[in-house]
Amino acid sequence: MITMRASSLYAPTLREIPAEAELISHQYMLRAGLMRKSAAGVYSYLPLGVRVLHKIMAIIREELDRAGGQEILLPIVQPAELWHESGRWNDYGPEMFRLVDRHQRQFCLGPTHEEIITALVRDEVRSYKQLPLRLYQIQNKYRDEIRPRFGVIRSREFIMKDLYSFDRDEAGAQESYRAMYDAYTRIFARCGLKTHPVEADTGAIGGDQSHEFMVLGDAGEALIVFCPSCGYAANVERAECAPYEPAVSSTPLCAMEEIPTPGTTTVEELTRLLQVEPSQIIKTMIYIADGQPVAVLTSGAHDVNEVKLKRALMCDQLELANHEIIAEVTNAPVGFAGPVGLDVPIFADYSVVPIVNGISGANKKDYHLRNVNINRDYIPTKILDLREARAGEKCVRCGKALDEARGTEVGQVFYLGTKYSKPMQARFLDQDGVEKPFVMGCYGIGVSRTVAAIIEQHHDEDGICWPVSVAPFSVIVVPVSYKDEAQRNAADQVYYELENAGIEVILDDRDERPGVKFKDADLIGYPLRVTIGPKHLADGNVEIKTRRTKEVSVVPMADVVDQVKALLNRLGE
RNA sequence: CGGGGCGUAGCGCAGUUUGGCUAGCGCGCCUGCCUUGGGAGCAGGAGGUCGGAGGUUCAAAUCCUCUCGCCCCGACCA
Repeated sequence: MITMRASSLYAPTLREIPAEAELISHQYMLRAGLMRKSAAGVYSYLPLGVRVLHKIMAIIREELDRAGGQEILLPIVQPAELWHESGRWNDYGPEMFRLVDRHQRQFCLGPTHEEIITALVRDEVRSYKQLPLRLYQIQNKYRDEIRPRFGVIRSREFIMKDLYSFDRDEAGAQESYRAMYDAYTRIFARCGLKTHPVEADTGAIGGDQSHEFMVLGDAGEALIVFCPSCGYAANVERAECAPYEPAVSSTPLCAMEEIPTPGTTTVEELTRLLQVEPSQIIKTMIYIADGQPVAVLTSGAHDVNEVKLKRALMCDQLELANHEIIAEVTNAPVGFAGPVGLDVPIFADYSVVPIVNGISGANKKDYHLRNVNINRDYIPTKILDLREARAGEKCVRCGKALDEARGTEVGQVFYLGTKYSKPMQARFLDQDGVEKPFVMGCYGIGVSRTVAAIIEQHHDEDGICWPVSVAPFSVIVVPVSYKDEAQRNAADQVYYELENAGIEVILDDRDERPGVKFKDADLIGYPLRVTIGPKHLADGNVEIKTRRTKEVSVVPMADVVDQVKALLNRLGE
């Protein structure tokens, strides 16, 4: 019995590119019939898409189970109380889908599951003898993204694998972190993905150590910097910048003076007007940190890294000041702020330290100051690393120049410590009789996003070129004309033999012209295609084409299974 | 949230400026013939509340008001 026939497979392929898709992975996922959009950032998966998802999930399960993981399944609908306990009901903001039940009780659709699992473990685990615990699930998650885009890469409903580790102490937690880091490396490699682990910020999840697994590519929405020399790599949100030495130049400090700069409100305009380098400009940004205004200085060649700033200020809420507040603080409209004479705390990035006789706003409409010097004309409250690292920045490890790249995050590992266990009072009794909070970690993989990332890395102008490990089927058998009795018999036989050999195979029995079947096979991206046609069948031969390399070999029917196995093995390496 | 664009058949689009008759085209779909090694050909056919509501008008896909949805860019680096 032939169970997999293209004639009955629900895989509607599209000849034309859907107007809404700009990313290649998005286009192919729609065109190859893997999925369809249901709403902005919400997708339905069709059989081929589901098969790929299942392949990825199977790899994840194998590797996590091997790393001591146990699978569970947590609820999507979560009560607000738990989120109040951790304080994140307010922290999470508008990204959280919230709902109210008929009794006016508040719930959310889980954007992540730290709260619910911490509560679960808190209520059940009493003794150190039950630790360590590594629990994971593969579950839908919900984040009401400000702007869903790139298909499944930034969607509002997505499938995520998340694992939470509970250890009795920091050493144990570090071991869990290491185990997950290694498991992730294997998982992505098995999916055919080239990933780069980079140091990352911990964002809304919290904690104090994190790595992201990035897939490099221009489609990525994250910017990372890396050192080609020593291997240091980090998300720019996180990347440390080296301090600058104070200038030891013989340039005498000149007298500060006001210069008219009507309508010149940006660094770019200023450099043009005054014919100076951006690095000579002291850029002054006004922020509101927990309601209090602060000034932040960087050189004109740099941007403020708000993640670093937030950490430096130890504040909960941080945002750029609006025009009214800027006018109040600087006595000038936006574009003319400077550190001289400011009456708010001044946080300076290292990059302003070497600026001698610099340019800054004059806190006066249409005027800037020249010959501004640190410690003479203004004194920063603090000088520290507040800028965003970019290409060319010195590596903090080895001093060589950093390079930068764009990437998509497919996985992230967090060392959480006691960030959730403490406030949620999740404790166990240790060997010494003392009650202690669990030391936790959490580890996510964007499963649906991984599908897109794989396509981004494995495609050509004809369609997807699946790695064997995640292909919806390994082989498609394509008779040129299934109506022809000899071809039909041969195709059926090849199908049976492959299926009996344990190979995932599908038969294209559709009454289509060969060109249509070839195009679809290329678009969907089966790793191997066995073509059965009059050209070679008379000699008892069939054709095997490798999707990725386009290589074709003609083999006797009797050798098909062996040849296919050999080719799949080689492709899988 | 701000700006821009788009909503007409399953997909891709024209028609809207300047209102007018049975609303078109390509692909796909159905029937038949024919064809079968890279998205064939011929003939016939099905499929549309022109996103929705209200208004103007003898007459609205087209003009006006409101509304919903989708896409893109931006979200303030002074």
